[in-house]
Amino acid sequence: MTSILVCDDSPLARETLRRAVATVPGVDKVTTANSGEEVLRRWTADRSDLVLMDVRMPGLGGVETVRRLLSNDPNARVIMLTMAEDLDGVALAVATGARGYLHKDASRAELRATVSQALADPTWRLAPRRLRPAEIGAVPTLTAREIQVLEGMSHGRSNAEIGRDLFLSEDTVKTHARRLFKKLGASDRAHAVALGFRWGLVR
Amino acid sequence: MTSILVCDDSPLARETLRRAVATVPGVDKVTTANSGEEVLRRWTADRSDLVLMDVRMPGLGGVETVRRLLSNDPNARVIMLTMAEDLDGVALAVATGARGYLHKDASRAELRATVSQALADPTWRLAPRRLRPAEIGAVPTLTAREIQVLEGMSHGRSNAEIGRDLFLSEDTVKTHARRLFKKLGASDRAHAVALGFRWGLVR
DNA sequence: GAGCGCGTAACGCTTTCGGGTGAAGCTCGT
DNA sequence: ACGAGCTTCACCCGAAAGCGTTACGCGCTC
Repeated sequence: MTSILVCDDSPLARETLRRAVATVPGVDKVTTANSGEEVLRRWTADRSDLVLMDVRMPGLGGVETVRRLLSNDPNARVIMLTMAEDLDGVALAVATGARGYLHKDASRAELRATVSQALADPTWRLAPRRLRPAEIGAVPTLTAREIQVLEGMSHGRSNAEIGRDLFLSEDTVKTHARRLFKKLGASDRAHAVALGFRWGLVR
Repeated sequence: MTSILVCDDSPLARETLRRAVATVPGVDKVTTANSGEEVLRRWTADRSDLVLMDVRMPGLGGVETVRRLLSNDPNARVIMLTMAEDLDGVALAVATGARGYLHKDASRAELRATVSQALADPTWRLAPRRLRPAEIGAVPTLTAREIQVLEGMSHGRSNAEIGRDLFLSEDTVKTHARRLFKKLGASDRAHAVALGFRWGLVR
């Protein structure tokens, strides 16, 4: 009895992936989840042999979900799904413990091949890209305020403007900015915004 | 004879969309393209009644493709496809002349409903979000140098560092920065990076 | 109850950015 | 041959950003 769990916030993508992996030989059951939270909630009762997880999702991102999933169940096998070449997120996830990754622009054949390979060989791993030391283990978890400030930056608002938007003093915004820079390992706001996009923290 | 053209750089998404729209009543033929360039190349010989166009694609983005397509054939009907809430790109495309947009996290039913509606009523349009004047008509086409500078910004490099990377003086980098800000309508480098990500100019 | 992370705020200080302007050479296309 | 656009560089200047630091209240945890 081999089961696969597909986690993606988009119904269309979810359905597509469900159909695609359902045709892989040996797969008996495919379930779906629309968020990282749902995966974690259902995992204890309803664990699967393999998880296909979208990198960018609202709420818990794919990366953070994998991290939490593996801290609960180190044996869980996860393959990340990425749309563009947001290799930062993928590399991070693979470093966190995902077994590999798939670009969503992979063909159906590639998808099926990777899935069947991962199922056949429990130790299978896709060699991740070499990571810079700063990236390894750096799992950015921003607070709500920090994300609001980051979003403000991504809309071209100055610290003073963000302060007015959120009813904060400019100095407070600067404090949040400094903290989120440290968490993300960003050297300035432009870098922070870029990392925010790459890691699915903002859109 | 009603034909639909699906344009998306991802084979998987393309296939999914092809299958989904093929089931819409009245649709006789569905063709696909993997880039904006291909759509433009084939349009004169092989025009379709409706185009589903992905917003973010490498090379020509969806927005620029729509602009060029409509300047060739003002009667072309295009629906934009967006994955997240990158409404900036969608709103821009709708302002440029696309008939409407669909989130990729729409259900199959929604997709089919929108397509059949667009086919049934040639004048159908989805009311776009109110646009800021700066957005209307602002189609960002950056030069190679400007993109290099933008990429540098997205990696947290200062103007001086970008200059060292590209063997330019800091003042020259500033000039490129100023020009790309103007083109993008960005208020600062963080905003420019965000728009670069939303419009698929950087990753 | 001491410590930690978060939210809020402030002050001083240095660096960087962004805008304005001018200017030269280059390659296009018309 | 001319203009338009790209690339390169320079100078000035005010406005932000970013950093270090301090501080106080709050809730949570060990």
